[in-house]
Amino acid sequence: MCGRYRLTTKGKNLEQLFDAEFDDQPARLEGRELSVKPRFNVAPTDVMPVVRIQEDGRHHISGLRWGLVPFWSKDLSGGARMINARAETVFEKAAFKDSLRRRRCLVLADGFYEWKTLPSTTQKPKKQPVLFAFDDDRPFAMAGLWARWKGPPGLVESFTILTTGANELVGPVHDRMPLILDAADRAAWLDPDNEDVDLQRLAEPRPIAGFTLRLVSSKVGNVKNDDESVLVPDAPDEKS
DNA sequence: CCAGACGTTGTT
DNA sequence: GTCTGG
DNA sequence: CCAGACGTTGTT
DNA sequence: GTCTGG
Repeated sequence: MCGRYRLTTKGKNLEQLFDAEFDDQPARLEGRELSVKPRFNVAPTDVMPVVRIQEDGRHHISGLRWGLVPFWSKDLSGGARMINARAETVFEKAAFKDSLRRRRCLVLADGFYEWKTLPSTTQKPKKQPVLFAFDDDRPFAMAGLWARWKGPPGLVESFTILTTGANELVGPVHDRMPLILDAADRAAWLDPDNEDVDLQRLAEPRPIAGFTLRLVSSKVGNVKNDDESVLVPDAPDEKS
């Protein structure tokens, strides 16, 4: 699955690479705002950049809250629960139906984390966090859905990340991974008038050229640790 | 028909 | 164990 | 996803 | 809004 990711690429580069412009007025949702700093540990409920087609027909990058809050939600409390949607079944789910039809988006990232559960003789199983990213750390687009919810306390736009079966690289660590879209598939995914999105094809697990795996620090488990130190792997023989 | 939920993951 | 918050 | 809390009453 | 369960 994808419950934590990284976005350290500068805004200007994102605009260039995804042919989209940031909104003039950054969103402020629930007291949080779109951060301009490099993010090494993005967590659910964070406000992050997402590419959408806006009313003017152009691609825009806006700050949305991670964790889908459908427009019919009574409050924001469920907002941290719908952080992912399974590509295989998203068509069948009432909670996603509306967003899937006309509100698809791209979630920008330059890495995602997965935790490998290691066998343990003692009590709790150990978790080894792993970063998956391109070897040159260039950003990529994950398939997402978004929704608009009206408060009180105000307007909240939010998103969820589609997941699919792990490919050959991710499989040994975890059985799920985010659905990453090739550049060639992005425009069709974003187009709300495109009613022929072949999700089955897009979700087919396949290798991604240049993608690699790196062991990282267990510090990444705590959302408070949001700096480059989370990339430093734990010492090999640390206590047992 | 109405009422009530609407999600994913992992672990046992 | 299970729910909430980030 | 992981980490951290998980409760009520009354008093300051 | 839309689906499921009763």
